[in-house]
Amino acid sequence: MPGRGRPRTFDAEQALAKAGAVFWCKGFSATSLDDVAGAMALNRPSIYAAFGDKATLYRAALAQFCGHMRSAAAHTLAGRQTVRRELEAFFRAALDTYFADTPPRGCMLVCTAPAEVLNDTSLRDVYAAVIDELDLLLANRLALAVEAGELPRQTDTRTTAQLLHALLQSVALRARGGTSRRRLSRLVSKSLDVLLAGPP
Amino acid sequence: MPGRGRPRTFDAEQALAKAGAVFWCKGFSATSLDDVAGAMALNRPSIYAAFGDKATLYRAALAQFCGHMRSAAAHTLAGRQTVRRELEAFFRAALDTYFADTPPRGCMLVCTAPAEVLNDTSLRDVYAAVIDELDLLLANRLALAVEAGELPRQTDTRTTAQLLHALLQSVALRARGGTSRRRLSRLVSKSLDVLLAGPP
DNA sequence: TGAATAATATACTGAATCGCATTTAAATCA
DNA sequence: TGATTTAAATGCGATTCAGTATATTATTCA
Repeated sequence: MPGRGRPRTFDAEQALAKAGAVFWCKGFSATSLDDVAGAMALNRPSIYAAFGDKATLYRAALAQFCGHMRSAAAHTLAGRQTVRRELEAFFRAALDTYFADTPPRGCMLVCTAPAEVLNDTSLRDVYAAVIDELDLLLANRLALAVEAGELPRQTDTRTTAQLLHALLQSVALRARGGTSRRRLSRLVSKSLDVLLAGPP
Repeated sequence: MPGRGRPRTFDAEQALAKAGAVFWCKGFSATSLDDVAGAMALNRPSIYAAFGDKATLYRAALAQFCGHMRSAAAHTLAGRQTVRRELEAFFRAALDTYFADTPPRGCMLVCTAPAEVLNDTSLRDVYAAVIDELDLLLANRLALAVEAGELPRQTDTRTTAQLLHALLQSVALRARGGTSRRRLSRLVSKSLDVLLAGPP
């Protein structure tokens, strides 16, 4: 459906990703609309028409990022393999994202949103919601593993899920600080050894 | 030693703390020098004379914050009680800081520095160094616990230390997102159950 | 008491910022 | 083809920002 007037010369999804890349690198407040307009190869009025103001654009880009992470998580934790293997794939996918660019930017949510959540209550709401969502996803996957006999029955799945989530956040923070992918990969592996250790 | 000319009307440590409070709340880039000047009850030229430019001031305030956390960590993890009790005190002290103001601001380092580390390499260096420092401190305390027979000999102290650190970071991120202190306190307690569980 | 020193206060500059008003261009519908 | 609709480009206007130059005030040393 082509619509009525002059057609767009850009793809909204792609343009949003370009904008997100800048926010991801520099953070929200340190990024100017000229920065993002340059990256999007758009003029500022086009940005306003398509996405609204700067804060709205940032939230949209962040939502897109979270959407990608969500689908990656759902895909890797589908329950088709052992928990251990699936969690390894889950963290591997996260590291792929955190190290996708040079220098590594870590997680857009963990590394750029916290600085702003106290200035933007609607951002705080989505921030908190995404955290809860991943807690739940991980806890459900662990519960499945308990059912399958992969983990001891007395496993505290909720707490272990939150520890796995904490590990993910820490990996994001460390990646942004310059820790190598190799080291973080080892950290993940050894942490899974600790957190998934059943009684011998 | 009183010095030669007109004496200062403010205490540098206190003024720095005032500046830090603003950066802690709003983040570096969203904070203007007028904001901090207002909070410090100083004029901008006085800030420049005493602390240098905005980025230098932020790093100084962050260093002061890290100094407080460092001394709290050293004090609570001195090795005079059981690991469990000391870690509880350690996390309690952290929560005291994270919830010291309303709304809770979490950790200044974890919640405001990551957004900026890619824009300021000297900030990135201290950021990475502080992370390493706490990893080491926790690992040493765990090693002591192993020596004391409080933890199994085969405990992976380095990895467990990094998981405790990850828990601390996660608590900071969650506090800033609005999770209550009560919930975070429970999360810490249950996480310690998991991470310090010896074989029955 | 007067010169020297250091901190504070005022005011300024030049640049960067956001958001929009207006114009120009490209498409569809009648 | 002409009217209408939507997008793109240009440019502006008001504000904010960081950093500094200048003037004023307070203290110490001779």
